[in-house]
Amino acid sequence: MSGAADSAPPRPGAPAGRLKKRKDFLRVASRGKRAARPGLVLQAAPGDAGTLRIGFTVTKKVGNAVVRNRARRRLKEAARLTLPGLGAAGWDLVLIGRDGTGRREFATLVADLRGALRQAGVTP
RNA sequence: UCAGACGGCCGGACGGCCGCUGGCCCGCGAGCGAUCGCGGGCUGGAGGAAAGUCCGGGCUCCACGGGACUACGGUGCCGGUCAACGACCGGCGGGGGCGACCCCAGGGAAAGUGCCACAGAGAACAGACCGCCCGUCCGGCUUCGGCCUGACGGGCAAGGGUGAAACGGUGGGGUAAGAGCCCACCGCGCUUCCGGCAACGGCGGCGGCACGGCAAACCCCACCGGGAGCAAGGCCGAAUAGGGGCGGACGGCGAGGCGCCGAAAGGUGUUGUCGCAAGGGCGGUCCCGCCCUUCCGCCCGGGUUGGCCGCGCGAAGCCCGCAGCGAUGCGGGUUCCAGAGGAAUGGCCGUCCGUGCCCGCAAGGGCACGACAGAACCCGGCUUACAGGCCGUCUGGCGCC
RNA sequence: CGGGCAGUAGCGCAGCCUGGUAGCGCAUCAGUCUGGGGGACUGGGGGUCGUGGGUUCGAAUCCCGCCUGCCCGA
Repeated sequence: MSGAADSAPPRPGAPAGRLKKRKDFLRVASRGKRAARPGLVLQAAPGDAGTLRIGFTVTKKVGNAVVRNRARRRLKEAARLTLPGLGAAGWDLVLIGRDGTGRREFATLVADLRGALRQAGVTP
């Protein structure tokens, strides 16, 4: 699983991979810190040193497939615009979509993410 | 112009910046190499329902030699279309609407079984409560013709009443009162002839009410149906294995092999090589057929992180022409049009479009919102959801010429 | 991807197969017993039968479409 990361030097601060396995999500949920905002819920746990991995969860309660896709894509975009340069390497993050994720003003959603990262101790 | 019916179509448009993903190309690096990594450029990138998964196919694997019976499921007027269908088209029959049109699981009730509550006298080869009529008798009245109440005997089913449904309906004749008892029309059944490929329809004749309804009750008849599903299935790589051990029982018959005896016929021992038998399997049963297996007991022993193919040139889309009422078919031209895998198609901004609200006398401005909904192997249908809009044909009403 | 079950009163369930009356328990309301509570007894109220159609004279029940929830198998 780490073969690609070895031969591909990532951009500084950019996510190096996605969390894909159920057990990764369970580990972050059980051992990590939580920070909730109206637009999202963040779970963060220390992972492999030097790499930042991120996963997304949007459950069926949020809505149908269109609504869930939209929430996940907006979270991806917010993470893409926010995380580089924050020095979050070494963390595994899980972003969970909520009812407000799809409708919330995008700038506010980004602010939610920054605040959640601070609360969870990922960034100072 | 208003109301309505049907058919077809669109389902936000254009642009900028930053991203994601498939393909192609270029550069750099690694490697003997296939190739891999990074960077850059060009280009493709959700739907009419992608949805629900209700049918039908393609494709893939499994089973399969044939037949009979049975079970289960589905379909059900006729003809056509289609690769196929439970879909579609055109008819027929029935029902609804002033109409354009719409709706219908629409075979069989004289094969059998069953059900028809309540009400009602009677509910399936029925029945007489009120009633109508005739006769006899008792009583009363009498303008002596008769009338009335009641009882008994008999005839009737027209009228009232019950019901979803009352054993044909309406009218006339007829009669003591009645009755298909007779007649006309309607309905029903049978039928000659005619039209139609057919479902069926029409004219006529006969019968003379004899066959009530429910099969989306069981059922009968006809036709159709092998099972599973892309997590199908295949390849590569990794790993473990596809077994091992111990003990016991015997191998039911025949053939063959091998050993021994014998000149030979043969005998004898051994052996799971072959056949039969036995056991098991081939949805259920049966027949033939095929396949598998020495048997029993105990003990020990696994693995599944990944990559690639399948995976998009197809019953394909678009534009014409011809045939057909139409579904559709045929011919010509043209286009290549998503391929992810915790799963790409996004974020932000501007102009326009539409809708709503607010400010304003107005010009205009501001704010918010953008229907239903996201490909997961593919295709043909069905069903369901859906803001707003466009085009065409037709019907009814009103007004005008 | 494939298969199955359920939806009936505030809650938990019958009734459906074999069509005509929706019933049981708890809860709730009123009354009686008690000084009051608890409890017991008596009586009462309450249901678009998930939804939209169809078949039938008549549908919770039979048939079809849809919605919601749950459970299996791969």
